[in-house]
Amino acid sequence: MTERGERYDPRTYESGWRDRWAADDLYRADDDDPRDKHYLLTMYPYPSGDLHIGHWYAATGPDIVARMRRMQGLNVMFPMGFDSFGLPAENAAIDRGVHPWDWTESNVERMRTQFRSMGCMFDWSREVVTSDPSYYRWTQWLFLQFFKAGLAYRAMSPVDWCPKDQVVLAREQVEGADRHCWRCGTPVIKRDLEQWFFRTTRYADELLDFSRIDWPEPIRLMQTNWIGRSEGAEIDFAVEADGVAPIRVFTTRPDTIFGATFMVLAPEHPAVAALTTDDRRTEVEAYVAAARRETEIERMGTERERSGVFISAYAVNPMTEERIPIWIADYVLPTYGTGAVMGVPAHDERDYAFATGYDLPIRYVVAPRDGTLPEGEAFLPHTDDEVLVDSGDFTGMAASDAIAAITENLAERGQGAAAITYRIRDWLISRQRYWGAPIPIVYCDEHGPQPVPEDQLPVLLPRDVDFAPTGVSPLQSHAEFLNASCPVCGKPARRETDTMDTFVDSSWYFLRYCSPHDETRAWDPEAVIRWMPVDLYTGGAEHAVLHFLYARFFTKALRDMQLLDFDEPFSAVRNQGQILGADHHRMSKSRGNVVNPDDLTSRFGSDTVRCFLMFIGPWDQGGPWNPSSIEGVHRFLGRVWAVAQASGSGPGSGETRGLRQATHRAIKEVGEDFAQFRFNTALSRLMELTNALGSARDDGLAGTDAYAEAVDTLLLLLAPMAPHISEELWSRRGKPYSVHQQTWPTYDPALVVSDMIELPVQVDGKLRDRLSVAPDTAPEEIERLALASERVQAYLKGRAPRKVVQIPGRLVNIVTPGE
RNA sequence: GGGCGAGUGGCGGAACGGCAGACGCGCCAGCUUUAGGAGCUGGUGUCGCAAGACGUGCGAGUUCGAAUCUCGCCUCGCCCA
Repeated sequence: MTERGERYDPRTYESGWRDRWAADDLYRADDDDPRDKHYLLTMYPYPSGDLHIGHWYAATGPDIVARMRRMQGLNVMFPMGFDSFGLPAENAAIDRGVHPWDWTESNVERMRTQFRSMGCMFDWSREVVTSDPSYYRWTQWLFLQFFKAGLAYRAMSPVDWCPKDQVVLAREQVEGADRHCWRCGTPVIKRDLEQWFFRTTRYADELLDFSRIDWPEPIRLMQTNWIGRSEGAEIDFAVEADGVAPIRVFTTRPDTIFGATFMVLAPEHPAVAALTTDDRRTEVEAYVAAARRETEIERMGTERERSGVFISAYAVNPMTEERIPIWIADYVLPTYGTGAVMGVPAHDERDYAFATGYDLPIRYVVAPRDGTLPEGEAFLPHTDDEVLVDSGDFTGMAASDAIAAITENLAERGQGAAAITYRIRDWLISRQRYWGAPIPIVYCDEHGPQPVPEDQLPVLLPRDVDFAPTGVSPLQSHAEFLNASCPVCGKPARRETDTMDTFVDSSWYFLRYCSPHDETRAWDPEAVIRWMPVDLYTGGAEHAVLHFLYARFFTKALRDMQLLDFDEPFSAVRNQGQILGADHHRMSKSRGNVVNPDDLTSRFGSDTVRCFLMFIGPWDQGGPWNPSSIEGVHRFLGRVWAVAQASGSGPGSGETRGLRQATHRAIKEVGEDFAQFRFNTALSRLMELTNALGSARDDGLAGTDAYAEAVDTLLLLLAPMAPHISEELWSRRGKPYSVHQQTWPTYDPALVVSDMIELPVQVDGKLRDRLSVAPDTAPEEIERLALASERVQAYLKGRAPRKVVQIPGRLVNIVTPGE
């Protein structure tokens, strides 16, 4: 066997190459580069303190693609930054007395170092840090643009409030079915506060359109469901009470209105107090109080017992002119539609359960054409093959036509109109927190809320605040911050102390990457034209709804303000799966199942960790952490090390066509796999090529041109996934620096097809024999050979085949006449 | 409750209408090494001495042919309620 050089020991060279790449600015994306741009983005992390293995997993995939695209001749921008505002920094301040600024800064510093050890081609010259005043100044500026455009407004809204800590809780800080505070366990209550909103609902319809973007189907579905568009009608029901306006209901089924035998209001409905008669008041108020404590999830569950209270008032069905009782029930939510529904028990499951529970009449008004109605349950199907029954003038009309006809009839009488409702709410961006971008508004007694003039931005977060958990934002007790002057009259005014949701920061960071150092504006329009939209965005599917939706909303809103000239921020999106702990649970410090990549890197080197992560399985699938096969991947790189440095004694001779075919097949398949994020199968192909090289070396071919071609190709194909070893071996082979600046190899189609193929021969679909033929053998010849096979003849037993199926190049199947 | 997705060797997975189990882990045998938890070679779905039979969660269907498509069921995961 050939002599072996020194053992593969990545520790001796990996960091050296990284230093050199950094010193050479190898990965800087140049604005003036004439080649086609390619903007590849992966979600920036929250700087929690330590990079964990999930960050490596998430970043390595797009890094591979970025590197390949660069070798394929594109001008690739692959930036990285930090989503550095947010609650954990503030909690660290409360718990450990570390200032959020210091905590964040040291975490960012630490994670930057860890990121660099991965050997990713991030262009660090474009780094953004959202908690830096040079960034949040522009977040505030954007808020002002939204304000001016009428897309930011203030309104009262209920928030979750912990009465013990005297603090507003974010939705995820309310835990358990009993809705208790995550810190102290006290049951939370709802409290109404003035809050700032972004008018996302204005873009609801446009946000439903995914026709021009290449996004994963599950994400499009989740966003569509989240937006929750439903078409129907709003219908006014007069009530029998003096001075009470008619109650408006929303329904998707106006065709069933003749079956509305009662009305249900959400317990929170504003008309409840006025309609309730005195004798029912105590009972009603108790029910309302109980309902307000429940979660929407509990209230919407279809399993639960239906409960409600008759409030002793009546409404009039505008079609039948019948008097129908008004109930309140917790299954009607105040936030959906109008907070009131017409009860049509015959055609709605929830109404049916409610009506049977309280002995309310059930009247079927839609029936299949054949007239068969179910017994003991609601009739739900909503097909074209149904007609109205027992519906006055509309009896006999197709149900699908009745929706429009009845809506129109109501509209003519001023009692209804076609309407569309959405599940999506406007985006509540106020956070009663310190560590976020201050909302740039001051409140004047005379002039109300006024925007901070743009030339006074940024509204800086003061550093010297008290983080003792007093229950209010530290900004509220900071006199200097609080006291401002009105931009209109100059009189003393009070500054807004709420800060913005961190999703605001992340709704535009991809724009800032285009011109991160511009101190005069949020972005340089030319740079944005140059780079946007993002060609490919990768990240976790857990942000499928919120972050992705908000970023799309921002883009569309800014387009309408003439600040951008495109409709969608991310042309294509790919999601990676999640790496779980070995215990199959989400990695978290509290569970103690977090895998620290630093330990692995120091043992195996960065290349092995990168390759291993990509080899686990499909990248979009993730899975539980199981490092048992990392040794195998390390051994693979060891074999690469050996075969790339094998030397033959003189120009070996022998058959090299097989090796050349293996080489060119690898070029084809690795390139295709990388482009489709199939890193696990790409690595398999690289292993196969390496194994082929090992055999060729053992056959004495190490000195041949084919061997050299195969090694060079292997290093080029491996470079995106294992950037260090490829650079080291490339250099040792005396090739010009850097392997990462080489051109991606192309394959010779003639070498991708085999000279002889093994053609499976089936009899009645079962494999019975194989033929070895040239790929261009005529079908007649193949059939003749197949029928001549002894094994086939044994099954044919002298009979003629009933049929012979041939799939060119794939197989031949002989169908026997049967018994 | 609804929607979406997934169930393949001892394990991660590959194939996604055409040779099931590529590639790797583990395991077994051998070689090599002063030694090895290092390296190399070969074997490894199950049953069977073999010929062969069986085999992709379960059951049906479509097809010359199904892990792959369709329907029903079971289990798990995610999202929504």
